[in-house]
Amino acid sequence: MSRATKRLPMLPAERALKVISGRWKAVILYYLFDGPRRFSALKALMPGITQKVLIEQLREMEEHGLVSRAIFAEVPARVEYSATTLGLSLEPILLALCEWGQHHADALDEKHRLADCIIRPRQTRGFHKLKRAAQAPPRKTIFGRM
Amino acid sequence: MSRATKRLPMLPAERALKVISGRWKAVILYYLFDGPRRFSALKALMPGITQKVLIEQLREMEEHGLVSRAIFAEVPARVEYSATTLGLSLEPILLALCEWGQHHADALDEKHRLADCIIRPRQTRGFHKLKRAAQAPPRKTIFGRM
DNA sequence: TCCGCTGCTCACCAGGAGGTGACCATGTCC
DNA sequence: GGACATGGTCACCTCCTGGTGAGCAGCGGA
Repeated sequence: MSRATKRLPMLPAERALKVISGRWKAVILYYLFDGPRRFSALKALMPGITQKVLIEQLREMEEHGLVSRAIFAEVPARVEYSATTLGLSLEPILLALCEWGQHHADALDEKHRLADCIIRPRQTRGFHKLKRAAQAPPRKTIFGRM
Repeated sequence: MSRATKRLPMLPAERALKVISGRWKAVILYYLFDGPRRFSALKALMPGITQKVLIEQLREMEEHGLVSRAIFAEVPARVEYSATTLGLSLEPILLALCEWGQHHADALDEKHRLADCIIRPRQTRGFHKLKRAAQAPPRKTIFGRM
């Protein structure tokens, strides 16, 4: 939490916006809400993103405390990212944003060119898994940064 | 609503984020939640912003349907911006973002360098004025763009 | 020995958002 | 006529974000 948090705006709302609004952060968070995912899995889920950019986004989110990173001394090395409690606390907000986005497209008669809302309330998919992850982050980082 | 909405992301949550997260948009919205403000008043409220940038932000928000612009044939000309219903519907979200921002700063032990949350629940300041504004936008645009 | 997998870094580049400063049109008042 | 206020435009520049492509380290397997 060194440099990155230094530049966060002082106003709470802007701070929150800055933290969430990376090009892929909402999508990454969405996937991590389901439970831990390894790096390659995330990459596969988002065909449009580059490895470098994915790493950047994840690093920032890690610095901001939204996700945590765990390395396993396997071969080949396995790295898993999971949403922290702080990250999980964003779910209602992302959900609200999602609904508002639809409402907005509706109001502007643009609903046709809107993709499905990929962020759904927890209940609809693996709520318990999520709660488990939120209460006891299942794994720890074994080493530092690779 | 021509060009600007064309570039909005297809995912609802990202669309919403893109619409709100301009450098000054949250602050502008906050001030407009209180009721219509003339251009010069907005400028005076935000000493850090340039005229050009303020206009840009307002134009975008207008294209996105968040604010509306009214010109009065007075001398010197008076231009008032007010939040539309769509804009007002963002208040709970901005409020949630504000609270989450504080929570986030708290979790990262950075609460000391956070300004006050300028976005408060309506009840604390002029709720009725707001409702009036939301139901019947009090004034109309007399001319087109100046 | 070479290849493959995993996760990652580095150099470089392009586009866009935001910022700076000058200038403008209208009309009032001194 | 000149100063001033309002709301605005225009040319220009800077910086940050995200994207591209190459290369690297560790280790196993053919």
